[in-house]
Amino acid sequence: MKKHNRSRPRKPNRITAEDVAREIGVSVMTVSRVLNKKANVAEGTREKVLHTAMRLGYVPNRIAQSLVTRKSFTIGVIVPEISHSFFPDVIRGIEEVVYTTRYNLLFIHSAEDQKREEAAIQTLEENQVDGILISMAQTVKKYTIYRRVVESGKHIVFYDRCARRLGMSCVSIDDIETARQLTGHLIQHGYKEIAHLSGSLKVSIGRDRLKGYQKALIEHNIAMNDELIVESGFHEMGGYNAMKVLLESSKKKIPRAVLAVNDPAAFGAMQAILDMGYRIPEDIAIVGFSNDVRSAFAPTPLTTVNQQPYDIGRKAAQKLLRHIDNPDEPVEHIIVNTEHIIRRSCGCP
Amino acid sequence: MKKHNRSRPRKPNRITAEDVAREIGVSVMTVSRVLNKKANVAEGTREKVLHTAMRLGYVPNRIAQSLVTRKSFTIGVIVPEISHSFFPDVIRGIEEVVYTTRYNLLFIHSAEDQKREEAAIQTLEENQVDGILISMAQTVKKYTIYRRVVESGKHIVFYDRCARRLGMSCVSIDDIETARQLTGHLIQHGYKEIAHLSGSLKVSIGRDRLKGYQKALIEHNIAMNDELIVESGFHEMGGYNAMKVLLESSKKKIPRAVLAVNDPAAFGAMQAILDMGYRIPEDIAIVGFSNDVRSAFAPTPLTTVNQQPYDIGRKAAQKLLRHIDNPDEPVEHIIVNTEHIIRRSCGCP
DNA sequence: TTGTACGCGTTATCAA
DNA sequence: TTGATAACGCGTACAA
Repeated sequence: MKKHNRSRPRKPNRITAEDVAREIGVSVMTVSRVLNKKANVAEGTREKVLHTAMRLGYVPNRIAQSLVTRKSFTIGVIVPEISHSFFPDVIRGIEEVVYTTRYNLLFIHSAEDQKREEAAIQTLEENQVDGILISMAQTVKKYTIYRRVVESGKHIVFYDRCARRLGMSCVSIDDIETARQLTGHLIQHGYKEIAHLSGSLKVSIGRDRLKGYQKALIEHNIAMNDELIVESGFHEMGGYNAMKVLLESSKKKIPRAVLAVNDPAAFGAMQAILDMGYRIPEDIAIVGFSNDVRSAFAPTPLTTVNQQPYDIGRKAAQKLLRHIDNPDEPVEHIIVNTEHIIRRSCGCP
Repeated sequence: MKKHNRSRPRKPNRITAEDVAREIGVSVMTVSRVLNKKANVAEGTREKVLHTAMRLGYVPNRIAQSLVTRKSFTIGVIVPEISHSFFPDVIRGIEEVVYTTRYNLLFIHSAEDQKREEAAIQTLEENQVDGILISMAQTVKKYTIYRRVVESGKHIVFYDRCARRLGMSCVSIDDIETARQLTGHLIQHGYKEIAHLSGSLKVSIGRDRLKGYQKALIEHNIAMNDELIVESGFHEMGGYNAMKVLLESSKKKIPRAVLAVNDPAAFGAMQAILDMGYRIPEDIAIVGFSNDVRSAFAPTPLTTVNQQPYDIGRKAAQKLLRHIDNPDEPVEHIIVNTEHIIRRSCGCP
């Protein structure tokens, strides 16, 4: 029997299962069986294989393995943003779950860009990932691409930013409910003129937090005043400008409290409040949303809400793995509880 | 001609190059050639292939591709920590470079654990990554595993935490030089009794920053006083305790300024200084290291240094890609410039 | 318990 | 310009 001819040189001289097999005069299959912990293999050969695999420094080639098993043991993660602490914490949660399994993480940053997100999804498909964890870029309008992926038999779990009415699992907080609770907290302080600095209403977060705000007012029979709702967007500058508008336009009556759509907007608003000579929370109370690292260090520490990014990551990863392992795993919208972080800016001592 | 028999059902019915080829009565090779933009293919067939590939929703299988080309177009990234802002920013830098190429990122978190780091490296090898970007876990002592990887023909570039004298490329700041400059800044304020809260001297960062501190003192002919060097470790609590030791032990003479090994240690120390009734910077000036997000919001804003994590990530990725593309790319220790962030804690106005 | 043949989806090689 | 064939390294199915 003529030995396999190794005429063509290989780039790095990687050890294959065949090398191990040849070394001890056994077939590749036996090596494969040992390394995959199949039962039907003699104890003696098992040890011999294990030993020489170790000695030769054999590293199984997952790529070849994936090709034949049609399973990559890889899950793709698409993240729209990495700068702030939220998504890194989500990633940490995902990692801690995935770490305990055989799966690996293919990581792509969409940078809040629909085009990049689409390219990312395509890349993940090309790499035959077993599932995808995705938080939508804010500019995304069309859901067709997600459908296409699912129809091709790939699992998707959304985290934080969900595409609704799409029949896919999703893990997020309940923005409406959380905004309702925060507003309720302000109302319990006795405040009645409560303003809302809303995010863009083109984004579900913006819409939902506004809804929660309105819901709380209605529940407490407080008359809605459209002048008290100003679109600030999600950043400091917008918060600053929106707050100025509030303080200047309604000269007769400034709001007694403010629900900002998130902490950055709240920071901007706080600056505007101070610049206009008002005190926080004595003249105007304010609460934020998202537990920005800076919120504890603001001149008046900001009351806000922790969105539990770590938990979101963990639960999303767990759900995806369950979808992969079990075709009958039900589609679910998992709500992660938020944690209110009460500081001085709302008027609490 | 009998159609290929698809008797065995395939999991998700993925479209392959063969499907595209059969559709227009051409060979798989032609399809392959078109999709790889090879020159020698008739314009007519090229268009037909491209068109039906699109129509059928063909997605090339990178795994099969990798198997035959022995190139995965994947680079592995090992990160020791994700909680603080430094590493996420590094990742962002890596991503922005890699995004412009065909490469993908396989991401693993070592959680500062040597065992996990070793497992991570093994996983990356199994997945046939073309190169590895790694920041060593702090507990790592043995470099043998890195050598093993390189000998197997895989490229490694270290970032931030480098294994020296190992003949591998590395991208980091110059800790000695930066600590020297920071200490020099304190000296220029006229301070003479300058203490150093050092990190663990088992870690190169700890050793180097101490060296830079000593270098600056020597350059300015300031006598070294071992009592002024206290090991605080890298966290708030250690900084607090170390500072207390400094303020209590040397009762006769408290230090006029402090170089903390990093910002968290500085925060702890600042608390201790305030608790003991001293003022910052009037009684004791202090500088940190690493530009923690909180540093701008401390009661006395902290003078510190930005380690340019984004730049580190970018340059590390660029260097690795060059190593991969060019076997003759020289091994290099690339120094990223730091940026001094002057605030009030050092005594500057 | 072990081995043989074959295929996973693609590219390299050589021939047509 | 195109196609047939043989890998790439491994697992599945079946035979020995």
